Amino acid sequence: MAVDEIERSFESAQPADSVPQPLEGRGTFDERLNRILNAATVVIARVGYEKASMRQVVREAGVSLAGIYHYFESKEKMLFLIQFRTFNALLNGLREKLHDCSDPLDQLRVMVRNHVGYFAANMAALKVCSHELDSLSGQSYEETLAIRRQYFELVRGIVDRVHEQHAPGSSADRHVATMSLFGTLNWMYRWYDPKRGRSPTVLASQISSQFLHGILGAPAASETE
Amino acid sequence: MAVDEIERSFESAQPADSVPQPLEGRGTFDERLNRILNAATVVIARVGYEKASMRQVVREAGVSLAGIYHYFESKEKMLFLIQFRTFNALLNGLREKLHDCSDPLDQLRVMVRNHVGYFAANMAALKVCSHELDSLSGQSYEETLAIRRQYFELVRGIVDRVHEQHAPGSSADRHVATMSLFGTLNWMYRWYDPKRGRSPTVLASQISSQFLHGILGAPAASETE
DNA sequence: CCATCAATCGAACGAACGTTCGATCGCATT
DNA sequence: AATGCGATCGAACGTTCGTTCGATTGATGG
Repeated sequence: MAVDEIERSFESAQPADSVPQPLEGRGTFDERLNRILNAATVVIARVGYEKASMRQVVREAGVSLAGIYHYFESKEKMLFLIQFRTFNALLNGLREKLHDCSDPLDQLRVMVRNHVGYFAANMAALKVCSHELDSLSGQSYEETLAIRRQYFELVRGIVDRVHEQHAPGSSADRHVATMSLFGTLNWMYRWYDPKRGRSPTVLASQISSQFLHGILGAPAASETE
Repeated sequence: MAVDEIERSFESAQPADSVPQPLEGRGTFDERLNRILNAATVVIARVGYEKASMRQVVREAGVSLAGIYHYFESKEKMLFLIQFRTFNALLNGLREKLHDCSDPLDQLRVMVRNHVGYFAANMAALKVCSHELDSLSGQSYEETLAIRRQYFELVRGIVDRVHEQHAPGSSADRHVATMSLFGTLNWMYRWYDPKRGRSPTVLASQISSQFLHGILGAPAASETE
């Protein structure tokens, strides 16, 4: 048993004909798993993955040190579950919202708003996803890398279409622009506090505006110095 | 003894009237210290500060485990020396280059070029400075924070003057713009390899151009949505 | 009423870590 | 030749870590 818990995130492991009321101590298996993962996310976001000890996590989660190993087989799988779920939620949320708009400019605004909004709602989880990108190894690393690549290609495609349809002769470099955008978004956890300052919606529109002017405002001629 | 080695970075600790030829095994004290710090920088950049063990560092540096403690008193002071020297070099290099130009636009281009150029020349050190910002504590943390703040205020001032002198009515947010710029620069270590791809000078001009268009291209009226 | 099984826990294990201790080596001054 | 000292090292110490073991609990199904 390893990774298959992810797919049954919204259904208990008990047979379907049994009574669905809570049978165990506090909630279903998945509810308790979520509670543990949330506690782990907070601890890892606070002190970093390597420095975060399983003893800190179980103290925050309210379970015993040995008891936590009934929910995942190792500390690394715990981090994998956190990153896998967060990246998937971010990616799937963006895909849904992109169905409603086809203009590349709108798509880019939707992408930034989705990212900033998800950050504001799950700060610890997104910090763990931004800061612990190299903390996994082997199969777990490859699996999160695959999702990250999907997210990247999706955004990269939007940037490309913005460039082609709205500034076909611009001298702006689309790869540098995309990487700058990811830098801006992944660096947010260092300074942005949604509770103190502008709202996520306002920040998202500011970032979108500056980014779009950055690639659309570039002159077509060779003015590079 | 703790931090005073920093100030004598270009002068040996031996009295000035003694013969300046190498007396110890390999070079002067400061040369050997630099060699050890460079090895530590490479190891920390590769696996992260917490996961980097002193045994890995001494293997890379070619000294014994106990012998390294004659150059600093702890692992944390070792990281402090790396970050302190790197931040200082980055900040002092920028201050020097800013003496030659007074136009805010040129100043911003100089700042980006200085940062990208220093990154290309010292990738491991700048990665450690970007990724291990919270790995120090106490006095060491406060001391590096003070330099980081000076660097930030210097850049923030340039952005402010760009805004005031070249786009006085722009709706762009200067704080968000500054943070986006730092995000772009501090995220470079995740994707930019100067040996494969554009040169540091080209990348710097691309980043500068997109950033300046981003804040100068914003309309004066309230077009925020 | 008994057998089963998932869930939980206290206790412990082996490994790896940062750091220290005591000794040794080699140069520089007396 | 003797002395002092900075530099270096092998070996060890004490701590913390992730993980495992064995036992207990409590609800479930026959």
